[in-house]
Amino acid sequence: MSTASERARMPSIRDVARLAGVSHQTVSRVLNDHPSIRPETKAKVLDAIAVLDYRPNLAARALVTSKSNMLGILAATVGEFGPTSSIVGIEDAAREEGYSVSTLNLSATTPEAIGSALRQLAREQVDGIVVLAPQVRAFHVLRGMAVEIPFVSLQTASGSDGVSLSADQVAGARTATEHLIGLGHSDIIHIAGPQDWIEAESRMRGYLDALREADLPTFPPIRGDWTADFGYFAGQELARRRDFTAVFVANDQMAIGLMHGFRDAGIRVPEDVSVVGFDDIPVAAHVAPTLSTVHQDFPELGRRAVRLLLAQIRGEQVPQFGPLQTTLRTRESSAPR
Amino acid sequence: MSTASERARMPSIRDVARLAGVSHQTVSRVLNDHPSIRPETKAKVLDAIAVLDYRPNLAARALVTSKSNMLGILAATVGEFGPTSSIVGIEDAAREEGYSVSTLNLSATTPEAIGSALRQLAREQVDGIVVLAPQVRAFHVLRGMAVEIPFVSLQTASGSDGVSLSADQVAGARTATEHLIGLGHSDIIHIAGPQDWIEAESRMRGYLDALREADLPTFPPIRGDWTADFGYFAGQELARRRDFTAVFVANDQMAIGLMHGFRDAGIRVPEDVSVVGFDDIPVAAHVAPTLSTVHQDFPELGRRAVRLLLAQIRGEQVPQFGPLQTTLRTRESSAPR
DNA sequence: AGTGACGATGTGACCGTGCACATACGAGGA
DNA sequence: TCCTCGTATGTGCACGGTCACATCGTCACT
Repeated sequence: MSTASERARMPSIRDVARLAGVSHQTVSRVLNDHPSIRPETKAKVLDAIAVLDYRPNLAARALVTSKSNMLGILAATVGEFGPTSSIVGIEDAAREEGYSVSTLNLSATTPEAIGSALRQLAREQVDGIVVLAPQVRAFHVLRGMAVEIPFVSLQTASGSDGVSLSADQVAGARTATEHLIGLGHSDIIHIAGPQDWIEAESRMRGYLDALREADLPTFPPIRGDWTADFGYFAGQELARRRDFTAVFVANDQMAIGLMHGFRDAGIRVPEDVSVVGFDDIPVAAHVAPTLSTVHQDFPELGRRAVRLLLAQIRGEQVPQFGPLQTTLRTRESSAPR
Repeated sequence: MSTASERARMPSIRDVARLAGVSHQTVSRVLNDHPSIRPETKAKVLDAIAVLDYRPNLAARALVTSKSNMLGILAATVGEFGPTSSIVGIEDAAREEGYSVSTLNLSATTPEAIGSALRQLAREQVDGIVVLAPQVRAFHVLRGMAVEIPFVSLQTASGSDGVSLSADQVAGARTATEHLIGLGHSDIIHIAGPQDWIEAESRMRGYLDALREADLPTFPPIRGDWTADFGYFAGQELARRRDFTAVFVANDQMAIGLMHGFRDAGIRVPEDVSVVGFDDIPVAAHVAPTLSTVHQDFPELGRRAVRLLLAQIRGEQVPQFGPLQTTLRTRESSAPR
C-alpha cells in the first residue's frame, strides 16, 4: 500500500540510472543507441527501464535538441476527397518513421492566415511541414515567406522540384480528353475547378493541349467550385446549349452533379452526352451511369511527401520522384459518338 | 550585415527581460496575464517582445508544467466520411481554444494497437484525447485500460454519459424505417455495417424497433463493410430474392452500390424497391435516383467533443449535451408502394 | 617501457520556462 | 512610530533530457 499523497512523478532518466547502478548519461546512451556501450551494461539499463516502465519525456528532449520529432500538416482544403486521402498516407508514413503529426486546418487562404498557421506550427517546433494548399495564392505566399523549416508542398505544382509534388494532372486530363476524342467526339467542353487552384489549371491545360493537338475547337471553360451542387446547376445551364457532345469535368463530385442536372433536363448520358470526371472517388464506379474518370493514388502521394521531407530534414540525398502516374478508368458515362 | 556564422538562437524570455530592463520572471508574468503587473511595466515588456519577435518555447513550457496544450485524436476509421468530417470540427474547435491537435490514425483495432497508440499520445503529453474508434472492441479496450489522461470518445455509445458522444443513431434509423413504413412498405430489409461497429448496431436497433412497433416482419440483416463495392454485390445477391420492397442501408456508400447492383439486375429504384441510406454524403443528393437518407452534423459532433474534453481538462462543470438530432432527407429513391 | 588511440563510463552545464520564496515599497491601523 | 499587509518585482531552482568534456583502463605500436 503506497502513500497516495505523494504525487506520482513519472520516472526520469536518473531514476533508471540509480536502479541500474550507472550514470544518467549511460542511460541516455542506451536510449540513443550509442555504439560504445557494453552489452552487459545495456542489458542492465534496459531491465531497469522495463521495471520502472520508463518512457522518455519528449518535451525535455525537444527542449534540449530543439527538434520535436513531429511533422506538421498545413491543410487549406475544405474536405476534398483527394487531399484528405493524402493526409492518411502522410500520417502513416510519418508514424512509421517515428514521427508524430500535428494537423492544422485552414479555412481561409489569405496570406495572413497562412502566415499565422505557419508560425503556429513553427512554435510547436515541428521539424518539417507538409503543405496541402492547392491554391495558387497559397503557393505564392509560401514561396514568398522565407521559412526556415523544411517543407514540402503537395499538389501545388505540376513538376516535382524537390519541394513540391503531385500526380501528373496535365497528363491525366490529357488522357481523359483524348479518350473522348478517340470515341469520336469533337465538341468537348470542360468544367474546371476554382480559378486559383493549381490542379484546376493543370487539368484545364491537359484538356486544352489534347484539343489543340487534335485540331478541335476549344470552348471557354466553365469555372466550378468542386461541389456536386455546382455540377448540377451547370448541367441545367448547359442543357440549353446543344453545341457539344462530351464534357470533361475537373472532378468527380461535379461530374456526378452534372449528370444529375442533365438527367433533370432530359439529356441522357452517355447517349446524348459523354462525361468523364477526375479523381475516381469510391462511388464513381457505382453511380448511374458509372462514371469514367481518372484515378490517382492520393495516399502514395502523401507517403512520397514524407519521404521527401525527411530526406530534407536529415540532409540526405533528396529522392527524385517522377510525376505520379494517373490511370484512366473507362466506364459507362463515356461512349462512342 | 550580420555575422552569418553565429547560430541564430531564438530569443528567450531572458533576452526580452534584458531589453525591457526587468527580470525574466516579470516577462513570464506578462505572458501569463498575472494580475500584479504595473501597466507601464507590461507595456515595456510587450514592446521588447515585439522588437525581438519573441515567441515562447512550447517545449520548455510543456516540460515545466507537464501540460502540452495539445489534444490528441485517436482515429480507427479507415477514412469513412463521417469520422473524417468530425475531425475537421475537432480541429477547428481545438484551435479556437488555443490547443494544437496531434492526429494518430490506426489501421488495426486490436487491443495492442490501441494501447500503443494511447501510450504514444501519452508520451507526447497531450492534455486530452478524442477517440474515434467506433468499433465495439475498441470501446471495451478503452473502458478497460485506466488512462490517466482525460478522454472523450466519439460515436461509440448511443447515449452521452460525459465521456462519450454521438448523434442519435437509433432515432435516425427508426425515422428512416418509419418513413418506409409510412410509404406503405411492409417487407423491409436492412443492410447493416460491420458487426463490431457500435453505430452499425444502433442503426440496426432503430430499424428493428420501428418494425416491431409496426408489427411488421423483420429479416436477418445483411452484414456489410461500409463500402460501395459491398453494396453492389449485395444488390446482385438480393435480386434473386423478391421477398421485399424496401431496403434500409446503414450508410450511403453501400446504398449507392446497392442501387447499382439492383440496376444491373434489372430491378428499378424506386419503382420496384425503395432504398434509404444514412449519413447524407454530399453526392447522395445527385446520384440517380437521388438517395433518401438520414443527415447528421458530423462537424458539430467534433466541436462538442472538444468542449466536453476541455471541461474535463479544466475541471469545469461538464456540459450535458442531449443526443445530436438527425434529419431525414427524403429524395427519389424512396417512393410509395 | 612509454605513448597514443580508442572504448566505456561519469560529471557538470545547459536548453527556456514556471514556481516557490524572498525582497522592496507604500498605505493604513494601533 | 511601528507593525502589518498587499502590491510589484527579483532570485534561484527544478523540470528531464543531451552535449561537451574529463576520466580511466586496455591494447597496439614504436
